[in-house]
Amino acid sequence: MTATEQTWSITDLASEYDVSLRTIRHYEDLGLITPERRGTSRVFHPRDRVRLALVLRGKRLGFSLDEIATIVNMYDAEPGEGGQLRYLLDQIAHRREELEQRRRDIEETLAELAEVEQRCQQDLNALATR
Amino acid sequence: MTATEQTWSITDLASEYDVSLRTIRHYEDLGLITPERRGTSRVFHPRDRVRLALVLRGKRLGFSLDEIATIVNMYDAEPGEGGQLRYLLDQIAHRREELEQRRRDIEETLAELAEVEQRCQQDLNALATR
DNA sequence: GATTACGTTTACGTAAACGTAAAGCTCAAC
DNA sequence: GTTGAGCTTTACGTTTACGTAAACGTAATC
Repeated sequence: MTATEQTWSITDLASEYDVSLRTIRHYEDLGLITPERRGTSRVFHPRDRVRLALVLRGKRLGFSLDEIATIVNMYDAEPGEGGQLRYLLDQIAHRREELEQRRRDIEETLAELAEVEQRCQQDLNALATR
Repeated sequence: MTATEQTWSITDLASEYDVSLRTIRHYEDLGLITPERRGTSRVFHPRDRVRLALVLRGKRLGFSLDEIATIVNMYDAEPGEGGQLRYLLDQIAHRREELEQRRRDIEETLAELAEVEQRCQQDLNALATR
């Protein structure tokens, strides 16, 4: 017995993820999400909700919506033939490198922020014990 | 004896970091770097070069140039008075949280890419051993 | 049956981050 | 002395990612 699938309205998702209705419609225009239509209104299924989350995560990582499209589309790619598969594997390797570069960037930035923080604390202490 | 400080032309830095001259000039317009002027030409000092690298790193992390400005300006903030220092510490805490969120995003994405990769490899093997 | 809440499409507007001419300066080389 | 390499400024153009306004549909509520 699979539980009856939950659905969401556009306002539901917008408020849950704190984005505008316009943003969600924009993502639909770009084909990033494909909600069902019930009459004229959009009905969002779990798949759409997951995709929206993936898009927003991609945005936080500084990817363009165009790049995000290729990334999320990798997630539910059909098995396909050999060339397709090798292309996908290539894409994955590429994205992995980008992400690992970003991770290094983050580590470095965090380390530097820690330094600045120390200096601040020292300056603050110097002011207090004067 | 401090070694005579090295300097760079705009083309030097542009080709080293693989950005356009326009981009560098744009960053100067925004006050992100402040090269010396020798006659009418720009002369870049180590400080400018470091700043450029910081800006580009910030960009890879998906920060806007505006946010990057506040970040890199924290790095060489003058000691200042108590309020200033506490404000800076607050900013640091804020940026740290953002960066840690991004790091989590990266870990998750890498994990998912690994899954997709596995599926691809399996499909590829299935094709090969048929 | 008018209001209110919630949704829709169409379409122009906008901010950010540069791209891209156009026009000119400067200095060394031929 | 003019040609070319490298630099400059000014200013309009472009792309991305939505914002925003206008005008309208639908369905429950008062």
